Amino acid sequence: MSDKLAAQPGMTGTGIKDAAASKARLRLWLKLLKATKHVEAELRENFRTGFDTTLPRFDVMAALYRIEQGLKMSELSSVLRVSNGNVTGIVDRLVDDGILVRIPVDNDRRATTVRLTKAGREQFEAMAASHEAWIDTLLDGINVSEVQHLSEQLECIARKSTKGED
Amino acid sequence: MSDKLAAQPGMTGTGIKDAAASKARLRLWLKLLKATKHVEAELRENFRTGFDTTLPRFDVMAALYRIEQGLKMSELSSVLRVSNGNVTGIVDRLVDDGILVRIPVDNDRRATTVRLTKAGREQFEAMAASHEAWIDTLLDGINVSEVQHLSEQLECIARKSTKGED
DNA sequence: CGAATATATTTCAAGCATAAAATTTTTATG
DNA sequence: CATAAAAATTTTATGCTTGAAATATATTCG
Repeated sequence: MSDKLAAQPGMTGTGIKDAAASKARLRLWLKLLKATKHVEAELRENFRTGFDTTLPRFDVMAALYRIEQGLKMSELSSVLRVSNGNVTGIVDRLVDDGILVRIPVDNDRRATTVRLTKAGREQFEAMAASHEAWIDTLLDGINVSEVQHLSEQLECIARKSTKGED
Repeated sequence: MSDKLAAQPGMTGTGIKDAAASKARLRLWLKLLKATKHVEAELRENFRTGFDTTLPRFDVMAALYRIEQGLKMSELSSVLRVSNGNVTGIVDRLVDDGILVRIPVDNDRRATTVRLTKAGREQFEAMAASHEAWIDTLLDGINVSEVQHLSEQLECIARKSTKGED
């Protein structure tokens, strides 16, 4: 399987598709996916054994930790980029566990605000510290001086998704 | 928020943790996750509207396409890095749809081999072509000359997961 | 006002994913 | 050979995820 297809004159710089570049991007995507899944699997295991919780629960808590006054359900699903129904289920369980409270919104009986409880804030702080340490270990193969460069490449991929105020 | 915490003499090169590097890795991880989720969401939508199928089904078919003689259930879950029970469910549905067949293994009545049908192979070929084109579009923000470099960084992250033959 | 439309959320059905328990068959060993 | 241990797979319980339908409330405008 030769990789030389791209070398033909008259193809580079035109709108014509480059088969070798396409294969290279495909391989890159598979690696990106593999690296991400690996880290996610480790994090899931760590959250499970260390805190008896899950990554999606942590994500919800992280979003709410920064916004002390809480977020409406729709804002939460928008920030986390998951469906409304998904957030409903995760929030239900977190409320059952005393980590979140639902607060009615004045002048709009359709909406609810969701906020971390004191216990929820404390639990999050402990988990966030561990989370950062886990990431630090899992990504320690990456040269820190490369981080900026790598970040920019990744921004290019995600750029169409949002205005990215992350 | 200053990024200068790492610049203190006596900390670099020691076993002492570097807080700024840790934060940088955390931000990098969040970007990696965002980029991956974005591409995955686009692919899911494309598979759904274009072929009325899903990414996990495609993954199973892709693994089996390369191995014409088929794979045992346990080999499949090992290659795809998902649980045995997960593979059972996906394979069940693919068999129902005539895409896969289960074949008994000689001399071991515990095991089953799973193989693509002719229809399955044909469907996969069509989907794989579209898949590659979708990836090409989704990753076109990445300079192809960067691909090799980026790949190496990603290998560093996933390195502990397996001997990595893809 | 009242009907149509829009918005916020939940419910539902289906599928994906895991970990742990159960089942079936094979292999090892006393 | 019989029983114990190991291996391959399925089943079960639980939770995440989506898209679509349903519900409830708000808003618009004729």
